[in-house]
Amino acid sequence: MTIDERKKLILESIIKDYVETAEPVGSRAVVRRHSLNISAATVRNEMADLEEMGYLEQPHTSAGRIPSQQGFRYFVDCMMEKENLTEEEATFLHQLLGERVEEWSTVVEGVSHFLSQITNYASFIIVPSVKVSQFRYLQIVPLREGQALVLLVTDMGLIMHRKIDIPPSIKSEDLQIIADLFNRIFQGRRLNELKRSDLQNLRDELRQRRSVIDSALDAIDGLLDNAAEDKVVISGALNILKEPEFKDLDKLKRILMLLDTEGQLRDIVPDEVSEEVNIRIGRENELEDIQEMSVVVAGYKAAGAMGKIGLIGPVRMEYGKAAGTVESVRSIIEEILRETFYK
Amino acid sequence: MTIDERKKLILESIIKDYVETAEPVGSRAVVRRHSLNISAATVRNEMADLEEMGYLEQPHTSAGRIPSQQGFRYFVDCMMEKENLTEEEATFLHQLLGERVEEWSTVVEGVSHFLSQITNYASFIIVPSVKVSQFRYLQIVPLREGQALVLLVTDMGLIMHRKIDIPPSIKSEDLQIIADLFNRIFQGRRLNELKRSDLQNLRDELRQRRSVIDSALDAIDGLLDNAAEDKVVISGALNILKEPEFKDLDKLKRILMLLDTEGQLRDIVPDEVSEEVNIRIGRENELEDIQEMSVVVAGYKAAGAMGKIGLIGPVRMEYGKAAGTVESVRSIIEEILRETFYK
DNA sequence: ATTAGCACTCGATTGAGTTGAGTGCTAACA
DNA sequence: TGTTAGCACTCAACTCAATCGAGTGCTAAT
Repeated sequence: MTIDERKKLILESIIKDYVETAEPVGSRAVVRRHSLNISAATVRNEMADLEEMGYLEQPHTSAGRIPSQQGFRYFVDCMMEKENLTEEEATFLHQLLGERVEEWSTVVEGVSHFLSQITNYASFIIVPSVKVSQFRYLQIVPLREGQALVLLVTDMGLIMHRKIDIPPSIKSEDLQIIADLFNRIFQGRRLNELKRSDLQNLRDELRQRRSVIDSALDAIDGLLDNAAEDKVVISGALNILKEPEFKDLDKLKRILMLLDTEGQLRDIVPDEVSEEVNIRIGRENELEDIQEMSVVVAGYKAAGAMGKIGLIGPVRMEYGKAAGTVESVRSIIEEILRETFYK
Repeated sequence: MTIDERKKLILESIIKDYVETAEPVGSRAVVRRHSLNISAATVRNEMADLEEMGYLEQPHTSAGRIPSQQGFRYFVDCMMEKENLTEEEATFLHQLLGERVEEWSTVVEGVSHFLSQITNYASFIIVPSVKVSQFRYLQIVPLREGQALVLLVTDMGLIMHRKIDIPPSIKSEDLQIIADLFNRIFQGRRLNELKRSDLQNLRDELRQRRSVIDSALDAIDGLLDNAAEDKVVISGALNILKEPEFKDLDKLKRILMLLDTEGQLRDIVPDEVSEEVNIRIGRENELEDIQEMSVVVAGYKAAGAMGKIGLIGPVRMEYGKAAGTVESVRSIIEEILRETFYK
């Protein structure tokens, strides 16, 4: 059996209504709400066909139909129209991002918050570990007697710092010399490829400053350890409280707990994503606990690695809005990253 | 009517059972579970008295009794024994805090997380705005052609930084001179009392560097704006999902939303707190929406201002454990702050 | 191929009946 | 006078049957 235009129209109507109301849709409702020129009985026949084909299902014999996950998949593949951000929304996001790009961590939170606000779904953003970015510049700043600050700047302009103890005998010029040494050797290298051994042979000529060099290396190690994992931010997890399908407290609890834990989110989001918006509907997800949820995700390029942003909502999701929003936000993020950091 | 020893014992039994089970407690249960040498009938008489005095209430005639909020208040005032952290827990927290005290923001999150884990209630920590701490030290570090980094260090050792643009003509020594100027003038002043005018008269002698001075001042303003509000961190808000009294989805929703919003939390927590553990039971709270919750809070001294830590849970709370834990954590935080920053 | 008509299905709602934990009161007792 | 056994009473919670109605599937007419 093939899916002709009329079937398509009916399927679309049902999906639209169901997304809006979360109630099974009956044949009369389809005719009435979308003022088709066919009778309810005809629609019933078509609906029976669509059910047989697997695009619809019936909660029970005397109820209307709801779209199956396969139905949503068909909708996403063949009928969905992406709804991008409006002009105002895009402008707003631009401003939000432009404001304080230096503080990348707050920007990230801002973006995630924005996404969940706009869509009313839970949103996430994953920022690749700083370890994949490059060493650009190191500086050691004297703080007070016996203390200095190691400043590490990456190619993306991210600044990390850590205090170290230094012998009181060390002078400001010594620190400069050591910093220059680091800069010469590590310039342009990936942070996760910095090796202590590269500094091994040189240290002899700087014997009396060895302890400072060691401290600085320790500090770098500490900083990288600290930022070893991809950073995960989740916003608006409580949005799922609004969805009528989760009136079951136990189910709700499980999902909320899942979304509350950064680590779990890493399992939810596909490992490999392209820049294309990718949609996983219900059981297409691997993790058992979210097989009643859909995940919309896109990758953004950041310093050679791939970050991810996306949404998590019920299978009964406004896919057009969700996909369009994620796509818009992704392209704005990339734009800002390009403008700000690679110039 | 006065509350004699036996009444006290009965009230305590009922509170204990009710805290554990969340079910109304009957007269038989009191006798059985606490093996008292009196009959259920006697207990019933005493319970009737306690109800008349306002310490107990009945959900309906044929149910057992539950402690009223006044009952809990009496318990907290006259019978509660604080359960402090165990040796192991305290050691663990010490280690957690000792590890990376430099990153005060992650420490804060760690503490909050710890509190909610240990107690199974929602926990919060409020860190006073950095504005009340003192200017200790400023440094301007050249980054690359036309860019520098303003580093601001507070008396608590907190380090803030922001990038500024500088004219290419400015040399490293110039930056040092400007930084020295800032240090001389602002040394020991409170950050929120730094005034641009203090630099006004001096600027003439540094005319060609005026733009850098202005940029640096802007950077400081930006940093302070950024950290203008007290920082609020909440952990374990989802713990209330476990409490049987919140099986009503609507109520649940309202409370979760409340706890999800930093701003709202500022309204929940009392404005003025002492270092003493303070307990607000149900309707003792001002905010309407949490009059079925209790708040346990203590203040900790940090750089002349008062930070706050505490717990939010149902009125049916393990007050002894909650108060003891908060008290222990507070004293450990203060200890660490003293050791690390004021030395 | 489409449609009107009608019997049928089944979740949701309503209401009556039953159960059982727990109370209050009374009278007997130490 | 305080304590206790006994008993009638209360009321939420549960069960079960009756009813309702939205929506279907099928059949026969167009």
